[in-house]
Amino acid sequence: MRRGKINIRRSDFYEMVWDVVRLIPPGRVTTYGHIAEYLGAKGSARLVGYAMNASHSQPDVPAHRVVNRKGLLTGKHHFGHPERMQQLLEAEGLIVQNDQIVDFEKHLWVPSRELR
DNA sequence: ACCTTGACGGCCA
DNA sequence: ATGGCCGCCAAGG
Repeated sequence: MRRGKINIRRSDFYEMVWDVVRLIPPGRVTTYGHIAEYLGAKGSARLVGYAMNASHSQPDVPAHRVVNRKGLLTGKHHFGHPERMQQLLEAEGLIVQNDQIVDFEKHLWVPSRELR
């Protein structure tokens, strides 16, 4: 993440990530990179991944709606059962083939575009 | 203190 | 289209 004069603490950044994820509507998805960009930390998508890893201990964070930039379910191994993430997405009407969301762009929810 | 490992992404061959 | 490299940066060994 990019730090300016004010040093943003890790825990605060994680909180902000979770808050954005909570805003993703059912049936829509976004990416690590877009979340990072929205939080002014473009280039630190990786850090968003860490926040997501810790998100399972948090209430109401639809972690399955966050995928990588190609629409691949790269976080599937963090849902207990490896097929859990896909099941959750399909339950919301998305189609997943080979760990990839079909028509990914059509379901993409970009926070910087949607939130205002 | 050093090295490795990621739920990443952009760039270039 | 695919794959390797490399910034990025927190955690864990």
